[in-house]
Amino acid sequence: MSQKVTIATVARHARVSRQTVSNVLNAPHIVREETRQRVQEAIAVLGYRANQAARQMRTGRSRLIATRIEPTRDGINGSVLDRFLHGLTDAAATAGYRIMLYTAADDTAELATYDDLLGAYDLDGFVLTGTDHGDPRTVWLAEREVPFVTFGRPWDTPNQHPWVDVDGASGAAQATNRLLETGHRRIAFIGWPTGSGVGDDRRSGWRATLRAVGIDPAGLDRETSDGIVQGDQAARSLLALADPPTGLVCASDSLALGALRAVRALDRPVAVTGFDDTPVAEAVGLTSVSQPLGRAAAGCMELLARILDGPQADGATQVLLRPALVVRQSA
Amino acid sequence: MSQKVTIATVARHARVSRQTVSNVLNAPHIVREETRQRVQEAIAVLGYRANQAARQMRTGRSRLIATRIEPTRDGINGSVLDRFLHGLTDAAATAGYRIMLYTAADDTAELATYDDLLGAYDLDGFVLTGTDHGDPRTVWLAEREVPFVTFGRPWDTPNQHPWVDVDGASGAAQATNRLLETGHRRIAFIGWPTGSGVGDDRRSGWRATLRAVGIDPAGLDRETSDGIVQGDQAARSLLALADPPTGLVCASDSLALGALRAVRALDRPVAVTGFDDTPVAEAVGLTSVSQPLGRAAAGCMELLARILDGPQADGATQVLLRPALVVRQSA
DNA sequence: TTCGTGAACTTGAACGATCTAATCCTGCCC
DNA sequence: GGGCAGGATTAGATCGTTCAAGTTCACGAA
Repeated sequence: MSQKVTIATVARHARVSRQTVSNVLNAPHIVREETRQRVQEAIAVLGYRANQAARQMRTGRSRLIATRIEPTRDGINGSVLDRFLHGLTDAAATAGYRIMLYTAADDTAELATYDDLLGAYDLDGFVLTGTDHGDPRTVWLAEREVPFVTFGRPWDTPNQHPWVDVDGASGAAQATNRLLETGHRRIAFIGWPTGSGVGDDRRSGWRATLRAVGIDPAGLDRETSDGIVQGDQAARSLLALADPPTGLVCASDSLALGALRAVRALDRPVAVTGFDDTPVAEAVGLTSVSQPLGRAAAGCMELLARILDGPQADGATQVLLRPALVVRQSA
Repeated sequence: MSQKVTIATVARHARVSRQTVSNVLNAPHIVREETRQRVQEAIAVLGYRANQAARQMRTGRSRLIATRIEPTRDGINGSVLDRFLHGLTDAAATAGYRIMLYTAADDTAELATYDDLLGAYDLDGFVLTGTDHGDPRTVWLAEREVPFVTFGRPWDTPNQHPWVDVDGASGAAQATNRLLETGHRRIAFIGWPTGSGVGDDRRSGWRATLRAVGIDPAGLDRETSDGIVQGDQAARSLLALADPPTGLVCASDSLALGALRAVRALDRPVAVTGFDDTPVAEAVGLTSVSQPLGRAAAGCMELLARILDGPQADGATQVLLRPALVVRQSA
């Protein structure tokens, strides 16, 4: 079995000092071309790979980024974050970083975990998902000047940290417009209770789109917690109206799935759209708003890398992506 | 802002040497009780946390475990591995390890990634998922004596590495038995082409169960690649038989979903069961075999921790878990 | 008394990289 | 030919921890 290859091995082989090898890796421009090539060759021949632990101890940088993996609440919506995670891992690898996972039962536990991870592993930064009003995590991290990016806008805090988000209002507007274009005039919305940033954003897209074409959305709005059963009930209450809607825009695929169930009991056709384009939507033929999760992940990584790799703060630090409507049989 | 707390800070504060602090952490039994308490107190007061990088450099152990995150092939079946990942992260944290993610386009790229990860991060071990016949990864890792556990049995290689798996034959048998108990006699199977370890395992459970009660499964077996459309087609071909089946046992929820679609076009009732109990199954009311993914993940972590933490090789190094049938409307 | 023994603790070196500061060239100008 | 600027390279210290090899001390046996 081959001996461990260190920077000293490479240096001996290339007949230079350790520092020159280090320079070839970290500051190639200050090394003479000829020397650089000789060192590169030695690195290739010996299969040298810089030891992260040693580098980290000296520089204080670990090239490790942490992100939380959610404990599968709703199986349907959970897949959104999973797909985001896939993209993030890819993007991180490309940028020379690795993703480390953690879980946390609640916000307090999460803050304790931050402390743990930062102390023990010298993490370079965090990617947070699912921010909401008054998120304690962003405050905690900002106070300690820990680099982080959120996937999701800060909904009320004035402090402007870098974030990437998908325009939920635009998504809901696209869904509403689709229904308008296919002839619907009575279009209802089934969403979450007022107060959640993401939910309010989506609702506003539906409302604004209707108002823009002179339709009054009053009475066609339902607020309920997420879930298939809840979507079913909300849809039934809407369909039982004297002048029932012919189209239902839903804030999630779970709600939409419930709505579809309610609609199926009827003899008249009612169009339904969901949100997030989860596998379930594809499976049952539900028209849904698809989030560009790969691009969102790449965006998060890019913003974070910009903070970490360069002190220059140029370019936008807030990115709002536009989702796309995937049209299927349901609308 | 507080200064960085190192082992030396703690040592000064507790009026002992660095090494004694180190001993309190790593070998408490050789430190006098009184001293131990004084050091523990100093650790608590100062909020000291051992620096992993420094520890790793000296010991060569990183307390980091790598696992691959799949590039979302089928959105439906992909969720199985995601749920496993959630469990693994939890189990690892409990055992004092952290999970690091990587992706790989194909097997060759994955081996290169191993090299990378081991060289740069001194990973302690790997958890592999989705093993198949002649898996090059297990051979590569075994050759280099890298600790690893697979979630999935080695299907042909004679080398006995530690693994955890879910008994697919038992799952298919449970599904088949459920149909037998509810009065069905003609029960077909829709699965993947012969040759995949997992697929063959599930098929064998169906076949054995039928044979055990004296039913000949001949002609009621379909082999197709995974997918909703494929499941639909396979089901149609079965339902068009002269003596068609009244129950369909499927090797995945995707296939089952397709089968449900084919069945819906009929006027007679046909029972359908899926496999993996994905969110889609719950959403559409599909009876499905549920894998104990949390326990599987915990099992993997336990086996790996046993290899890493103790040289003693006691206890089973192969764990086969029994899945459970979740009965819903479809069967 | 002297020595050996073992428990409790301390000291210096080492892990593998990077940082700082010093040294060696090389060419150019006066 | 000497001095000097500046690029290329090197030597030694350092990050925070653990390992190996001490030292100190109390106690009991020879």
